[in-house]
Amino acid sequence: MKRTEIAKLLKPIETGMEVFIQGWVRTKRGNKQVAFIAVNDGSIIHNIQVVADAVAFEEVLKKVTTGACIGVSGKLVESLGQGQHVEIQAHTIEVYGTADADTYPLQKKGHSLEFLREIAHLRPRTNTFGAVLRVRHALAFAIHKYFNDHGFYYLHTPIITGSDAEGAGAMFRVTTLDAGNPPRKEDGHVDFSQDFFGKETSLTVSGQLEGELGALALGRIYTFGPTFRAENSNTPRHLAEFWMIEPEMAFYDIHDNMDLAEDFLKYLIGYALDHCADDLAFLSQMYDKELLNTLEMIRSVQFERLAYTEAIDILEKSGHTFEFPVHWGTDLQSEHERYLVEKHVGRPVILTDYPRDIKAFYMKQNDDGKTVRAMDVLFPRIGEIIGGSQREENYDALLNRIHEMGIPEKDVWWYLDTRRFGTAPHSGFGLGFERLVQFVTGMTNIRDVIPFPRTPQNAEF
RNA sequence: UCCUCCUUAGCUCAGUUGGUCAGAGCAUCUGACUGUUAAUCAGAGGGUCGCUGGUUCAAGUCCAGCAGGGGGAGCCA
Repeated sequence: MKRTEIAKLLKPIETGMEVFIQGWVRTKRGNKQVAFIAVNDGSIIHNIQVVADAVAFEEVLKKVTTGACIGVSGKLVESLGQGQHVEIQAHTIEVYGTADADTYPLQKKGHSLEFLREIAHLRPRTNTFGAVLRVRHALAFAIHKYFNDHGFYYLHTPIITGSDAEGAGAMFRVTTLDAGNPPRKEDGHVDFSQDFFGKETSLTVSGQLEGELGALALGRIYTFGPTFRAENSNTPRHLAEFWMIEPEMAFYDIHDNMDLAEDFLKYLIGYALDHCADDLAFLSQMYDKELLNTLEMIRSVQFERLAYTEAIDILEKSGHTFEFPVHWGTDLQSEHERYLVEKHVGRPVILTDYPRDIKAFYMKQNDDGKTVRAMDVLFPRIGEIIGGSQREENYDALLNRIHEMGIPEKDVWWYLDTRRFGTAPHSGFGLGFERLVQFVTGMTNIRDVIPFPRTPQNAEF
């Protein structure tokens, strides 16, 4: 008999037919006459209740413990008890895999997220991680759907890069050289010309520069892939390996860029609300009672757009005492962003036109000679969720900036070529995927929204 | 990397000014209960109180170092 997913059985359907389910036991309870087994197969957060005659199934029921994997055939009937509409009256129960109750780490109640991180190989079997991983999937799918529906092409930018001009922090080296005894040049430095690629290579910290190459040919592209930062960051918002979405659009100015970012985020949040209602309801109930309201608010409200200079003005006049004082020319601290978003505006904020000295070399320079056409989207609770800009398309202006910032021209000759040959105004932004999943699920630690988190001193599993 | 807090049974935690302080709930095992809802009720087993060293007549409790973890900051996505 063919397996039916539990999600299908829990939808309003007719009863009375024979069904077959396979899944993992969450709890078993009952008495000498009857046993109730809650089974979950990952297709939905809810369990289905299997009712078994305790006498007839006496032997097999001994092996049906929390965590065991079983297959059950039986009749789908309306439930006699409260708490569920339907249940399965078991005709056969097969145990595929037992789970010794003395050693199986997951129990019926009370596990901290910290403990579950230590057993990341088993935590997908919990309600919380089942919900988070289903939402994560839905968001990933929605990202591809949004871009596909809007005429963007999915561009695969390299994961191994020979460019260290991306300027986004420390990188992981990629090498096949013998770490204990690498070949050396006469001056004592490691001779990377003998390495696999004949030069120093690293894992990518951003696909943006390559993304621009795609946009200046295909019009609109996006990347969605793994990204690596070797920073020693120990926070609930950073991972050494994470996933990033980077759209890049020819003929978009900064306003088009902001319109896209706002519409994109609203679509993704709306998609999760529309497709993950059960999971979000569970997460809302368990972790953040305001979660659904917050998501609905973001979906419907218009984002506030402010220039950096205006934001500084607001902060200076706020009368609020900050740990770090604000003044024009410095980057905003977390506390400043939170004040703007949560206290002053009360909804998402897009900040634009930052001082050029605190932003990357590729950003379009404004005529005032002081600012660039950057745009950061700030969300409540998590701060910056998107960072982007209109790109500098003028060859001379870009080259000048590269010189000013001491970037070796030979490393970016190919990037500069796009401005030498058929340059075009264009824009783009980056969205940290896990930050998005964090926001949508209400998880406060980023390590709980990726199946196998990589952080300093931790690459288990 | 800096600041700060935490580490007691398989899990979640309580242990008041150092002196019956080795505890509770859940889990496990045994028994009871004709449909339960993280079932309930009764009983039992289970801990070198993170590790190392120190102070003291006496340390889970105080001090130091180390390890692991949480939160905040920086870096950023």
